[in-house]
Amino acid sequence: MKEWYNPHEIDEKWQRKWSEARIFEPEPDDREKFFITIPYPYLNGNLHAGHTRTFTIGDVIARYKRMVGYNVLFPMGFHATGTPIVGLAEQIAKKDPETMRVYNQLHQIPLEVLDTIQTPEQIVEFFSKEDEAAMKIIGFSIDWRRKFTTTDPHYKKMITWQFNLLRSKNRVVKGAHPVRWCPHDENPVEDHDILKGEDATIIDYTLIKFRLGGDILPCATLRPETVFGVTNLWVNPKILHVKARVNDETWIVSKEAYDKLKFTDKKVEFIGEIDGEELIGKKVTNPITGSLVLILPASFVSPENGSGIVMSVPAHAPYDYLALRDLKGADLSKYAITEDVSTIPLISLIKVPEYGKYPAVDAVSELKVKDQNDPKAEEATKLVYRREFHSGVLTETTGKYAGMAVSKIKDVLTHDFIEQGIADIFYEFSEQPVICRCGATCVIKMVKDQWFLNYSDPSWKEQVYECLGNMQIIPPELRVEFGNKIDWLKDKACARRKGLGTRVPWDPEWVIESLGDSTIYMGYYIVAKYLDEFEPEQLKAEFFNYCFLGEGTAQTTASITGIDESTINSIRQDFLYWYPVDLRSSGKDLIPNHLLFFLFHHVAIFPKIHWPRAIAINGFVSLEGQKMSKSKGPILTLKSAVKEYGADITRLYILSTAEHVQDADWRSADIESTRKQFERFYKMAFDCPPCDRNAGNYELKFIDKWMLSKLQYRIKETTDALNKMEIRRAVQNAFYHMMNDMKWYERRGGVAVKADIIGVWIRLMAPFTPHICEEIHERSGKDFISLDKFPEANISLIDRGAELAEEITGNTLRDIEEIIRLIRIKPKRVVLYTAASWKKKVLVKAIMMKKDNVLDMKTLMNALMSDPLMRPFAKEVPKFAQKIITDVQGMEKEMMDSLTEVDFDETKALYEAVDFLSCEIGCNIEIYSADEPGYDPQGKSKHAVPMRPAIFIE
RNA sequence: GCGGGGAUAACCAAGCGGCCAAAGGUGCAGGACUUAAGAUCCUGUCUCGCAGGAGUUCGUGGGUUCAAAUCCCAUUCCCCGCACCA
Repeated sequence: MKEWYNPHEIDEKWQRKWSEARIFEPEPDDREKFFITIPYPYLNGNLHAGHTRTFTIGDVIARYKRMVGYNVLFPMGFHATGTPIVGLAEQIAKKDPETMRVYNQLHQIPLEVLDTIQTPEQIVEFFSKEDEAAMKIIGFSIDWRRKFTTTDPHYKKMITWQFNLLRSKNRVVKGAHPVRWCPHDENPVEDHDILKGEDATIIDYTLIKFRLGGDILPCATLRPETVFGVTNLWVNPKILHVKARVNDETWIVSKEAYDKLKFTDKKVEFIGEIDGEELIGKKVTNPITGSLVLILPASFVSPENGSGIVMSVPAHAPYDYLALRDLKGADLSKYAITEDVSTIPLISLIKVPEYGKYPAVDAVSELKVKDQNDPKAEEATKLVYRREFHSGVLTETTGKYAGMAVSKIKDVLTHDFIEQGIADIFYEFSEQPVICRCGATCVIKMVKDQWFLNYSDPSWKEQVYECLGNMQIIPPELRVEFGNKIDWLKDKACARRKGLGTRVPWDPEWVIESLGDSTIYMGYYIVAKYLDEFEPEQLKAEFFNYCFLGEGTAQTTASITGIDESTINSIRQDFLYWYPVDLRSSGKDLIPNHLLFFLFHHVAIFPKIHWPRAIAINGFVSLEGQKMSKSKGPILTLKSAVKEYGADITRLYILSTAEHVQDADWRSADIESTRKQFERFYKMAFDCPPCDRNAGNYELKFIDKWMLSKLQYRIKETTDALNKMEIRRAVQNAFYHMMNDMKWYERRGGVAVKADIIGVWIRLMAPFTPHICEEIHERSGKDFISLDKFPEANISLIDRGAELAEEITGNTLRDIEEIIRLIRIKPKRVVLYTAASWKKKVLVKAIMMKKDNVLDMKTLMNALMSDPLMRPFAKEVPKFAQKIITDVQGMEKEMMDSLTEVDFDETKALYEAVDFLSCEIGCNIEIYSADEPGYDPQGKSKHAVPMRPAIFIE
């Protein structure tokens, strides 16, 4: 160990030693195992501060578990499947200026190196090396024998097996799904392809098929239940409509709607045009209720929205009510309408507490909406919708659906209506228009014959809920979020046309989508160690069936695959030992996708004993308050951080700045101060080599006992925090609080137990900053600290008397200083008076009563005054007792215990600290008990209370 | 809109019924050390106070309680996700 801290030298030395000694390459043994995984990084760039946080948290847990006696497996792989790497290769190959800038400046890759990575394969190769190197220089305790990349042929064999298996379990089905589509490019558009309308989502309307003779007038609605309250339809007389053949029906819709229909999975054929005017006055049949309703004119009907034909539900839709009211007295004779439309009766179908029978009417009068063109009409609509959705219940008007909550009805009705052939689904953007980069307006297209994972299957979800119920979620607040997301998850397309990956085994034109192929790979880490013992082709289904699921026997598997039977046996044994995953630790962005799929696939494939046990989540990292961006900057790479500060400081800092899901902010001013603190730690250890003597063997002062006692608390807190994965709290205790304790100890002149403390302290710190701890530990001549035992709190070293002594010393010092500051004199003489012994009795009595829950003034006084020894102080007792009662009411339990259970002599404690105090204050200090005050010219001694001596200064 | 998280002193960030004027850090100010700078150490940092005290604070407005930063209700604002993309 050198006098000055040189992180790089130390880092490199210990990383080399760990690697040479292969201490992080575990094999099954008789210890309990702990299998921790972190989602492998995607290989389209260098690891950055965000990875640094997530991965370091994982490494701390791995190291901690190892030190408390587990056999820890912490493996790592690389993710390469999907489209981004292919896209990146194209950009680099054509030297796209923006890409070159980002990768050269932000990812810090020299231009000449960029020249050598122009194909996806080269990129994968390059970044997997870079990432591995980065994880090594920061000292992660990873078993590198098990690394792999998701494009490896062996890995693909596992994916093939997985998907065949899922298909055989009916978890992969064929279907169609709507995508944002550019008609010009004839391609689906992704977020970054969109010029305008990025926030638009795809909304599914229910299309209700009203009948007009042999034709169909479809009305799009988000509230299919309102079909029970339809009084008429609305058509805008000014817009052009189209009659078209849709599958085997004839539909009439707006021209715009017709254009959209052409992109759906329906067969659409143009028949002719129809003016809106022509439709008005006709009567259509409500397909659900069978009633005949009139088509009326309305200006608010937009051809852009839905089908361009609107069903009118005036009882619940303000627009409909207003439009109907606006027609009052209007001359509709040109549409051959003779009846008085204002007498059309409203039909109520939802009961909601906030409103009467006709919520739309109430809302319109509440907001004083003038007519259908009044902007407040929109507001009224939203209000009614929100209230009805949340607290509305269907009435008898809806027949068998009566009594159901509005919020639950949509899917039920849509499903029922479609089954009856009277409804359909129509997709629409939530915002319009959506414009592609090429300038064309996007539409929604149904992609047909797509392969789906049917995550929406209730029986599948049921199993996932069960799995979640038995898992630990860290932090626990997020459990509800997981539940919500499981509920929300729909079927997911799992095959793509483009990108790297494994082909769909039964339909090789498709590539398995990259989130689906990274769901159960944790099991593959176990196989990955054996890769040089067989060829990819040998990894037949039987291999995985046996090794992962225990189906068949090693012998048959060996004969089918041609792999050595002993190898197969080892893999199966390894699997049984290591699986399941004990902890998966990840950033919060992966909750609604990867982590969810991780659970779904596990429950689908593995028996319950191999379902995951815990998931931990952490937040993001920003830089100086700015959000990091891989593609725009700012970005801080792991490599550059370690280069600047060394592994340990980088680790300590990234861990200490935020807890759990909180986002961390990387600030250079703060990490600089971490560096200083850390150098202080190094120096402290350098000046006083660690040792492990038995602390009880020699005479200890209060301050030594205090330090030992404090250490036990720090150990306890650190351990507790680590068990809950509250890493920040763990670091606070293991490092910062320990540092402050040590500073106080040194200031108080403590030396006796310093070396012992450091010996323990470095073990407490080893999971966080392993390199420096190894370096310090080396002086004790023992083996790796990484394999040493994590400290355990020794209850017998907790010394409440010593703590009280330090507390009174600290309090007294602070009080003296405050008085000096206030009266602004240079003290020549300070006299302390500890509280009279009768006061201590009052306090103890009060605490006892508090513990028995009988503390009040009257009972306390009775008890006190029955004691003859109290009599002499009868005059002072009541006032003091009053004060003590308030103090005791707010006292924490530990303090009460200490004060009543510990035989503590204040005067003795102060005597032991007297040199320290007089040195701090700069004058002589005398100590008396208020029982025999000695020198007390101002009668201060009577102010003394327990734990708070009276002070006289002159 | 839906769902999740959040709002604490100059800043970051703990606390989540009594120990709270509120941990820790940063910044700032003063002091010690030093020829000086740096580093280090100490002290202070809501307001008032020439004896260790008092007063007003934890987004905003109500409420529960002997007691609220902490619990309940309402409200405002901020961040994230809402998919076929890793």
